[in-house]
Amino acid sequence: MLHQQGQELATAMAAAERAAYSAAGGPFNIGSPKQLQEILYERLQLPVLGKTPKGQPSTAEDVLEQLAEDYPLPRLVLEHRALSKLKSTYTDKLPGEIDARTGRIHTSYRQAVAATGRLSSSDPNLQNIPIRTSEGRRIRQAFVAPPGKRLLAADYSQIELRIMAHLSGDAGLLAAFAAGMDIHRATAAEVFATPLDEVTSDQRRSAKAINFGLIYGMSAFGLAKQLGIERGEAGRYVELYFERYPGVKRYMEETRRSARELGYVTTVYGRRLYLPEINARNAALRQYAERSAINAPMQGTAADIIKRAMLAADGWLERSGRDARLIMQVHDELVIEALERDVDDVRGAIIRIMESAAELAVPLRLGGSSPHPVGDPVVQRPG
DNA sequence: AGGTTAAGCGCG
DNA sequence: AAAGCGCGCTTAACCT
Repeated sequence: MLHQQGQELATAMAAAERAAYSAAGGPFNIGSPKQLQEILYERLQLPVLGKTPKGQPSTAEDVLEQLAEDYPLPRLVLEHRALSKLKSTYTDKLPGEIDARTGRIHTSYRQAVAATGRLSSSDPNLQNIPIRTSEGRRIRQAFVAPPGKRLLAADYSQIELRIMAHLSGDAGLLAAFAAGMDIHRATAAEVFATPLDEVTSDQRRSAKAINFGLIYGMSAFGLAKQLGIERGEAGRYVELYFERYPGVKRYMEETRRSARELGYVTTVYGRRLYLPEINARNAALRQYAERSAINAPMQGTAADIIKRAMLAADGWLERSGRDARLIMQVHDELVIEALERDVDDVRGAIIRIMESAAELAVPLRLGGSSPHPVGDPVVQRPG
C-alpha cells in the first residue's frame, strides 16, 4: 500500500522536477536550498521577501507561497517539496519501522522533553503522521486494526481556547462555549460586528487566525503576515477583539506581569515553566519569553488534562475486562484499539472520560466535525 | 567516515 | 530588532 504510493510520489516528483527545470531555464538540484536560492534570487531576480535567521534570502514555504502568485517556479518547488517530504519521511521509512516480533510500529514517548508538559514521540514520531492534505491522508490508511478489532480516535475540540476562556474568565468567551457555538464563527461575528449567520468564510478564517494567534502570543505584525493584510488593518482586528473580549486582554496583561514578577508561569494543575529571560535587556529574548509565558499555561494545561484522561481511560479499560487499550496520544487526541463488538461501549466510555477529565468553567467537548485520523471510526458524540 | 548545524516541513 | 507556541525527522552543507 505504501509501496504503491511511493511509486506514485516518485512519478509526480519527477514531473514537478522537469517542470521546474523548464521554469528555471536549466536543471539544478531542486532539493538544494543553496542552488535554489541562486536560481530564484540571482538568475531569475525574484524579490527577496524574507531572510533566513543567518541572513540568507529565504526559500521557506511562506515566502515561496507569496512568490508563487507572480512566478511559476516557486509553485513547482513547493509541489516537489510536499511530495518529497511524504515519500522520504513516511512512505519510504515507515515499512522499515515495523517490529519483527509484533508486526506493528511502536513509538517511544518521552515525558520530560517538552517544556510545556506535552509528551514527545520519536523513533518513529507518530505524532506527525500527515492529515492536512489528501495525499498525506493516504499514509494514514496504512494504519489499521487487526482482524476483529477497530481503531477509535477521539480528539478534544478547541481545548486550548476553552482553557483560555477558563483562565481569563472572559464573559463573552465563556458564554460562547457554554452555548456550544462554533468559536471561530462567534469570534468573527463579534470582531466584524456581523450577525452570526452572515459571517463570511473569509471573516471566519481571519477570526481563526486571531484565535490561534492569541494562544501563541502573536503580534499585529505576525497576524498581518499570516493573513496577508496591512499591519494597520491587523492592528484594528486585534483592537476590536480586545474590546469584545476584555477579560482576555486583562488575562494576557496579568500573565506577563506575573511572569516578570515570579520568573515562571503555571498551568491549572500547577506545572511550572520557568522563564529566566522574561526580564532580559535583549528585546528579542525577552519577547520570546513573553510569548512562551502566554502560551505555556494553555498548552500545558491541555497536556495536564489529556494525561488525566489517559490515566482514567486506561483504568476504565483495564477494569472493564475488555480486550481494549490505549494505542497512542497526539497532544489533544487519544487512539484506542477495541474489539469490533465493544466499539459502541468503548466509544461511550471514552467520550465520558475525556469530557470529565477536568472541571473547567466551560465544558470540555470532543471534536466531531473534522474527518479523521488514524483509520476508522472517529469517536463522536451521538447527534 | 562520522558528527553537527541549518533549512525546511510534517503534526498539534 | 524582532515580529507565532511546542515538538522530531530528512536532506544539504559544513566540519573534524
